[in-house]
Amino acid sequence: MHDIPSLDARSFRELCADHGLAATHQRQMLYDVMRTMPGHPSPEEIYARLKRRIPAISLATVYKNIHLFVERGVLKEVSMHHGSLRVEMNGHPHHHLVCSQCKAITDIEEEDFGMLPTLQRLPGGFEVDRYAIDVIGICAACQKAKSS
Amino acid sequence: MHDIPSLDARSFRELCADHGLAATHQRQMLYDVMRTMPGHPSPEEIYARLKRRIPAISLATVYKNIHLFVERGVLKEVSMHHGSLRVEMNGHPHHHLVCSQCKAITDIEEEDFGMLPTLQRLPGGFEVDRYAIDVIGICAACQKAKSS
DNA sequence: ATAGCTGCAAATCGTTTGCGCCATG
DNA sequence: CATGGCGCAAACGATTTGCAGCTAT
Repeated sequence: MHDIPSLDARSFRELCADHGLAATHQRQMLYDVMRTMPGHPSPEEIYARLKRRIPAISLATVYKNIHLFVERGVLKEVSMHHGSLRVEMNGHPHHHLVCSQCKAITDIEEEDFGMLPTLQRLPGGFEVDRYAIDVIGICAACQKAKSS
Repeated sequence: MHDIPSLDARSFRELCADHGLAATHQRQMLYDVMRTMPGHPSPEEIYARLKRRIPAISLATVYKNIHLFVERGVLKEVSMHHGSLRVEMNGHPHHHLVCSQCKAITDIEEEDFGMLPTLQRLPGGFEVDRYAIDVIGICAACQKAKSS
């Protein structure tokens, strides 16, 4: 129930220990597959690749472990906006405050930023339309809830 | 098949005309409900509220019209990250380039920004953890595809 | 030993689609 | 009166859950 080293098994074992996770074969392979896939693959894409190493693996295991890794701080989500469709009517330039606990979104006017980002170098041929800034943190309500 | 003014019917009619849309009762009520709901409600939440005004309305109509409004530029989506779950391992501080056409995500290192945003005022009690900047535009590949 | 993990299949959630009828331009 | 919009129900894709057996600590 082990072989295909390819990633330092010792350090993976430590990583799991540090985060209170059992160092299972499927977790190591999942981690390794994610480490070596370029870009930001979807769970399905990760699953497809992983299946080549562990044919019996289940998609549910992939989801469960990705979430576990996120909860334990091994990975982070690319975006806080992954649930359902949200739109806005607010016409003037603004950005968002996002609560990482309850996912609530609040608008912040662009004037409330003292400074706006400016990109120096960017990958050839990308034509910038606009910037969207998410200020991520914990909202007042969730802090209150936590300290109870 | 009309009454409950509550929003200036005349200006809604113009809005629709400007965007090449038929000014239907359900569209006006949808628009009005979205205008008057605080925050960034989900389609389901909008539907629930709308149902109080038009009991026979269907959720499919809500979705169809929200998409139509977005396509025609009446509304915009809060985030480009609405598909499936994406995570990252990239440990050092970075942000994202997002193609609004093909939705591809590319990392940009934080050093590639000449200037980072700084928030002056923020709603009481929000504890900031980090900033996530999305640079939205059209990637090289999609531009090439467009000009073909 | 035992708490935690796995694979499977079924369930669920958010969203989309096909279609016959109806309202708007 | 012709198009486009509506409501309905079925279809779908992504994700979650319950459970019985297996595994890491």
